[in-house]
Amino acid sequence: MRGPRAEAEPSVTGPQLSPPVHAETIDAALDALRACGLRVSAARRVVLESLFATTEPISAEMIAEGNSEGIPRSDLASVYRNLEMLEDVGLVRHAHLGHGPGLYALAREGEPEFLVCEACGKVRSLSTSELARLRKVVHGVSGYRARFSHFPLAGLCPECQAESG
Amino acid sequence: MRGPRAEAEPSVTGPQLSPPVHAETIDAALDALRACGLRVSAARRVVLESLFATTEPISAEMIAEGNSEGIPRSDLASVYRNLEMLEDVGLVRHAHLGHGPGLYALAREGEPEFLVCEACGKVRSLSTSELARLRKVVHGVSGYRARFSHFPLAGLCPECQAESG
DNA sequence: TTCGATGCAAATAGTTTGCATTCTA
DNA sequence: TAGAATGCAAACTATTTGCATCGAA
Repeated sequence: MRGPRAEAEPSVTGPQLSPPVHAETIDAALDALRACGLRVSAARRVVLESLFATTEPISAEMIAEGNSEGIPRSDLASVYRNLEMLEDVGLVRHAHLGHGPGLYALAREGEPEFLVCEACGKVRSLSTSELARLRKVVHGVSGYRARFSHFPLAGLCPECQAESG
Repeated sequence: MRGPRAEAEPSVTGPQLSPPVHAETIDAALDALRACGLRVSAARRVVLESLFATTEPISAEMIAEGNSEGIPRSDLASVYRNLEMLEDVGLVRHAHLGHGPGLYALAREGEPEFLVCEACGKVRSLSTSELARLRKVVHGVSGYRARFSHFPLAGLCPECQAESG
């Protein structure tokens, strides 16, 4: 019987050990890719366009579908490959905010970290000061540097607490 | 474009709204099932035996495989069905401690809640006092009642912090 | 002109569902 | 003996991989 499967994730999802690459614009992101010796292709541009076009984390499938505002559909396997590569570089990150596909977003300075309600599914992001306080206590209690960006901080939101008595 | 998929999970994984049913022994668990109007079958006994036989959360597949100490193999689909039912009743819970299958465990009084390192994958459980402090701060900061049993509290453990500088 | 990236197809992992059969209550 | 639960097969979702072709540098 194998032990429980909480295996170390590849650098893809783990904390960025090399200085993270962030970008404010698509062109800056593409430049960052070139700087890493990676090529700029139409498919990569499209993935970045989708990510820059939304403020919410989106799934690989949503990216592959394209949208009516001019972002063309693309191949799902390539989308996954490109998301992985972008995550390796540090431009993108993903989170698991519930059951369902992983959700991807641009990695920005002060990346949002999530608080999700397990009853109603509502997701909100933690403010910098909330985060700072939580991280401090987690560190004090356990020595860990907490991160709520890949796995959210989960619990019962105030409304659902009220409902469940 | 659908919104992000952080949908409310079914009662299965959400916090138990009706008083949770816990059991110290397999027979007590089976009695609890009968008390809920559910039937006791060989397949259900086997799922419970596997769960009672380990202290670590295990996957549905591990249960279905059986083991050399007399727990017979069983049908994976039935294992999933029974785990879901046991979770509905409150006897069992599951967690996502990394990429990979969900891991199931008996729901006990003061159920373990998890702290996982995203770099090395190590999982440890939080002590009652650690939990109490964390929950209090989370509640103060956000109003949420935190739970680290379904999604673990994730971060960088002290050793990996040292390594990554 | 080379090798990295693409797009299609097929494989894989985890989980769920349909349905005829079996067995508990 | 009614209907709940099983076991097998097939479907499904999320993701990965193989490979011939294409295109950026």
